[in-house]
Amino acid sequence: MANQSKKPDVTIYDIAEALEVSPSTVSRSLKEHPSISKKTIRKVRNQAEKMGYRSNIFAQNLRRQKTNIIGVIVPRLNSHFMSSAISGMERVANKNHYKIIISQSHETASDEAGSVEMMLEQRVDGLIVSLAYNTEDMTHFDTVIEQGTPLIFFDRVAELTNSTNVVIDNYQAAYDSVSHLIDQGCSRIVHITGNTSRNVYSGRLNGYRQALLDHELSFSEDLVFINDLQERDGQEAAEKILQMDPRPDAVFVSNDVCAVSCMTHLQENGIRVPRDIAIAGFNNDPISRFVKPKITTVDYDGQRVGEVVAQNLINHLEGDDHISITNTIVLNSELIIRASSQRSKQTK
Amino acid sequence: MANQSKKPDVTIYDIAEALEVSPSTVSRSLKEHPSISKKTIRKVRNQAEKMGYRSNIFAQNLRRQKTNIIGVIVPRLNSHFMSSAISGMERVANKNHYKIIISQSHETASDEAGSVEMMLEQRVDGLIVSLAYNTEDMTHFDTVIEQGTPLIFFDRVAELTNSTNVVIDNYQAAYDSVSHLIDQGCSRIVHITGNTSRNVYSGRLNGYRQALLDHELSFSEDLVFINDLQERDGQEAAEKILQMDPRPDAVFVSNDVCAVSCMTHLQENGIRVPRDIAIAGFNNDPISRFVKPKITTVDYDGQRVGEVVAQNLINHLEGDDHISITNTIVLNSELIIRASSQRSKQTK
DNA sequence: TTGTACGCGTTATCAG
DNA sequence: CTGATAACGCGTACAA
Repeated sequence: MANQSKKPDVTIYDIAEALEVSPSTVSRSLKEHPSISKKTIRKVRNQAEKMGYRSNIFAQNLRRQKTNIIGVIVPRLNSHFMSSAISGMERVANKNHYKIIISQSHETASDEAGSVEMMLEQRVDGLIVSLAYNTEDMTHFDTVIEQGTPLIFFDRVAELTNSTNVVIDNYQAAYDSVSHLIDQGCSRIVHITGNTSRNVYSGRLNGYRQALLDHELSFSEDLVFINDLQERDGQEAAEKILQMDPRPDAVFVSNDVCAVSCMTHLQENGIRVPRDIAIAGFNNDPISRFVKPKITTVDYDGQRVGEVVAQNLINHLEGDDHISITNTIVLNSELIIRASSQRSKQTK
Repeated sequence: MANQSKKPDVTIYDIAEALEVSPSTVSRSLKEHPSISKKTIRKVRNQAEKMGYRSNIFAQNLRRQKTNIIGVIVPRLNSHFMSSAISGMERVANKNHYKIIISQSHETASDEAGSVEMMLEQRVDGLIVSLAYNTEDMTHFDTVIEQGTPLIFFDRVAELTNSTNVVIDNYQAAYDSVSHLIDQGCSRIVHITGNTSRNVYSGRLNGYRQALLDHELSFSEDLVFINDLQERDGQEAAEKILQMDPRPDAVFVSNDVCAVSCMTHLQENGIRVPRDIAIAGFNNDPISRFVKPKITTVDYDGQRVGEVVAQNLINHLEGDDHISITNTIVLNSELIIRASSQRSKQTK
């Protein structure tokens, strides 16, 4: 039946009554307050156990003005990077007795604003955010800041005062990838990436451009494809590439799913990888290791990012450190060279 | 600085004072109670807006004995199936003004028990669980049931009274897969699967066995590999297969990641797929489409499972239906035949 | 239509 | 070492 009623909860008053002591004594015993005798503590705990007592967390929250809940807002959950990041956060949070409450912005600014509002209503102790694809206006974070709720961005970050960013050096990672491709003899390199309002994509685009310039190759807008980096976008990009003349000899893609999809489609049309076109992706998604050839990528460890973000926020909340909340933390990322980009040197 | 203080929150008392009305009037106005004049309602809402009022959710929870929070406990977050399932739950929950709080059991029974305890402390309105790999003892769910908190399992379910299960027909799915392999001329079929204490794996094992028997092939324990279905397990299984004599001519694996890893390793050792060995996986993970050959699999749509689970729980919570909580919901799954198992018929 | 007063379960303060 | 009491912010019976 739908309307089975919940059992009424046991409170500290019930325990107090059963033991003929005061509620305060019970409260203190339960948290091992130093000024309570071991004997009383034991007695109370036993009774609590016996009666199936469970502390009421709202009442606690109400009194302490703290929830031990961390809010997490991400564009979408089901990418390898994001689910790993969340896994990392959950791990650290759990270890520190924090809970995690999750919301997706579905890559849209309006849902993101709604999620922020919801998180504030939940009175989360802190907020972790990775921005939606098209968020331009950042005013929905104003209340968070004004209100004094610590705010940390990761991956797709905002440049706000009073918030911390956790990122990798996207510029350098892209620079290294593209330089590697050039080293392999590639000179006409397509770059597939996302909305350049997002730091991650603008950073990579800049790295791409600078690597070209530093190697005396010219930069052309025509070789830069901006899309959503989804599976279908990789296919469409492949179509475009097949029709280009002269044909590019390398593709540097901002994520592995799109890179793999693009590569597969090229191969289905007779292109040999890496001989005709070399491929490099981004993220070190497991998928990059299972395709043939395996694709060169940038190791961007979501689990670790998540752990660092969560630990940082918690340190801040616990006042364990004196690090300002206005800060940027840059994690390492590493170029992983695999077969998709390795070929015998050619004369240019 | 770490100790920047949060702004004190605006309460209904503050609004009441500013407007010179009583707190109850404010409370009622805010929720459009019918017995309040439109004028007052407008006045109050404006003032609330102006003062940046935000209802205190603990106080509400404390009064209403309800949190609008759904607890979700899963073995791990970072598999495609799980993150999709959670994405689906989040979507439905959000639409119905529920929040989702997530915890991982990391595939161990003890963490699972801890998570359950944590969820009860949070006073979640309902609990969604997919069991850890090795959970045998189910007593940590007793309190949940006694307490009257609705409990729904999905994928890896428990056979408890007073809880709902959302599953697919694992037996039938496996039966169909294996029958297909047999149709393709395979007769010596290895099955790689997980702990058969879990319904999903025992169901698939039974389907595998029955398909063999129904096609007059013998069942042998030697062809069944039980492991954790991770990437490395696929490799190890491949090693074993390479050393078997006579060599199997097909492998039916209980998940795609393991299937792909096994196939790749076989290929690296000169086995041709599907000619020498046919492969079938499970889940329709994106990875199954990107490898070569693409692998035959069972479409098991995590997003949809998540949506159904969450919707069901919410219906129950809202009393919108009269469906008993003791129930099993079986969703469709579909065999997807791809190149990894398709070969010209051979004489047996 | 609005106001009063109390309780939800805890914890902190102050007194003994 | 222990007890009484007052909040925390909101909702709701009951009164007016």
